[in-house]
Amino acid sequence: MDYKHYIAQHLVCEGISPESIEEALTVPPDTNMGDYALPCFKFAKALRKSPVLIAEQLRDGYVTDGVIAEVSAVNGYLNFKVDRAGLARDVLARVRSERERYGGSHMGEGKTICIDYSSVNIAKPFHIGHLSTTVLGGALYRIFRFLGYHTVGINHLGDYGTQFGKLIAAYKHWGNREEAEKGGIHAINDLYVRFNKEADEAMQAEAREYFRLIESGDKEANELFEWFKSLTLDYVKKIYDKLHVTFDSYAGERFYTDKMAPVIEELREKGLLKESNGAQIVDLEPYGMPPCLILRSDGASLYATRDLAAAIYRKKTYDFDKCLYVVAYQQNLHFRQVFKVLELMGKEWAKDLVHVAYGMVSLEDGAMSTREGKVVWLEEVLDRCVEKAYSVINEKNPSLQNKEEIAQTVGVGAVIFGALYNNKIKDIVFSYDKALNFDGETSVYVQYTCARASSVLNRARAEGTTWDAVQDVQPCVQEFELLKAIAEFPDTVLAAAKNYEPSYVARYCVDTAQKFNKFYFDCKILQAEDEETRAFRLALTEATLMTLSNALGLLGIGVPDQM
RNA sequence: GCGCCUUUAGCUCAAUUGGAUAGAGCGUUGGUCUACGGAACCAAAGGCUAGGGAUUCGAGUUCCUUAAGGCGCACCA
Repeated sequence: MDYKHYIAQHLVCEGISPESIEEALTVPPDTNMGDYALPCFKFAKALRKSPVLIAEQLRDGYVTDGVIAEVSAVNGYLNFKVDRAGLARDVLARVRSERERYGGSHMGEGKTICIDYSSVNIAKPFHIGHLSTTVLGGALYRIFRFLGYHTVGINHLGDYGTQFGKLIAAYKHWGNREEAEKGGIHAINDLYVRFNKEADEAMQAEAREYFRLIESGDKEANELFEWFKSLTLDYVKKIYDKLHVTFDSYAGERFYTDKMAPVIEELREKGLLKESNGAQIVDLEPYGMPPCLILRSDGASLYATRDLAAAIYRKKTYDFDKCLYVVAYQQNLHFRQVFKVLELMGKEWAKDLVHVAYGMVSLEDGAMSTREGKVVWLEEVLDRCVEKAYSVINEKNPSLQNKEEIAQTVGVGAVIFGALYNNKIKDIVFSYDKALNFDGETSVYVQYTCARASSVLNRARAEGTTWDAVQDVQPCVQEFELLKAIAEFPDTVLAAAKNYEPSYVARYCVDTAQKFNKFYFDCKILQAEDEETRAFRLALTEATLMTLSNALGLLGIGVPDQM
């Protein structure tokens, strides 16, 4: 039941359209006031009446029914109370029939959305700074898919640049196959760090030459590069599996090597390309931005050149309705420039490109620095959180089966949830103290709530109880609050998608879990007063579990039925 | 210097996008329930929403301005 829509359709008011009423409907700050409210102030001018009078007249004209039970006018607000039994019937039936699909929709059917996220660099291990893009992108991927969109996850690999020449030079000097295979990506990264520390001019020249060899298709250089690449992908895929993140394409920067020339040609034809200090640029001064560099003075392409080619390729290949770039806000200007250049090229779809910018991660003693060894590796964070989860389980629930598996779900979930709980634009100062704290507003709290709910349901099932049909039950306050929260879930998912903000879903989880815990504390479920109430509460418990499990699932977090 | 972002309780953050008395968690203090899982629940204390102006019936939210912090400003990605 869409109450806002229902109210708008049933409220007769001359001179004001149902659409603008639906638009204006809000939720009062306090449940005692009502469940929905229409502030009448903005209609005062058009109707030439005081808001107070408008509200009173609308109240008098509204006929209550089995959906809206009560209407009142208070200081220019028109407040509506829904019929609680009706809400209960409606919500429980809907969750019961939609189950794993509850909260989703078909609004995106036939539409494609590309999401560029995580985008690992070859030969660089994952550190805590890579977590945001990975879990944000993964959550958006699932949220849009839940809304019926065809989603394309793109890992725009950082596999192009002079650093790979350096890496090969370093490997040739100091590395060998055996050590690299044993030490994996960290061993390779060490070589790169060492190069940056120790390389002299001769080695720098060598590095440039190796980069040229990669570009010109030299067999040995490319074999080495491909080997580094496969080591990197093997390594990151393990992390992606843990985080429940998947990709449909690994087309990285190198993929666009042969796709830039036509773009440059098109820029030239359209008269957008200008020479400046020997480089080829697109002048963006009229738009208040520095020029966008297309070709260096030595003729080499740049980051922006490849992003232009990539955007055009993606439009041609996927015909997206939206293409998201989940990249930190450091690159605000870069994306504004690239999007503007595409617009100037006459790509009307440039408006569908969205930079989903998020805040930066630093450590308590300042910015991360690989060279100074001030780095927090993501694997280590995951491992330590899983260990912590394991030890808590051992303490609280030592007889539990498959403790390792549950510790994995709980520990990894806490890492993901921590990265998604706040608005994405906020900077994050990482600390192990916070990461390892499972108290309060965390996924662990939500998972614990689910485990409680599962436990009740399992007991009821063991007794052979069923709770199919929901009768006319008047919910108490706790039940009603919980029902409203469950009913809100589809809107929450929509808002999260619209604002590219998975934190809405994470907040929703905690909020709903709190409401369940209040209900659980105050209302006996298995020992309810009568059979009808018992069935109703079981159905409510089941609906809560289903909803929370769908919500956590969107974030990539699992729900154990015991912990 | 210019541009963008951030600033809300001691700390970390919310606030349905302009609506009614600004809410959570952590921490502090005090309580609850013969436990359907205490990894729970309740309460108290804590606020001139960084400062100042403006718009509006109404501003944490919009605009201007000041301050503090972050990020970015041509051949890295």
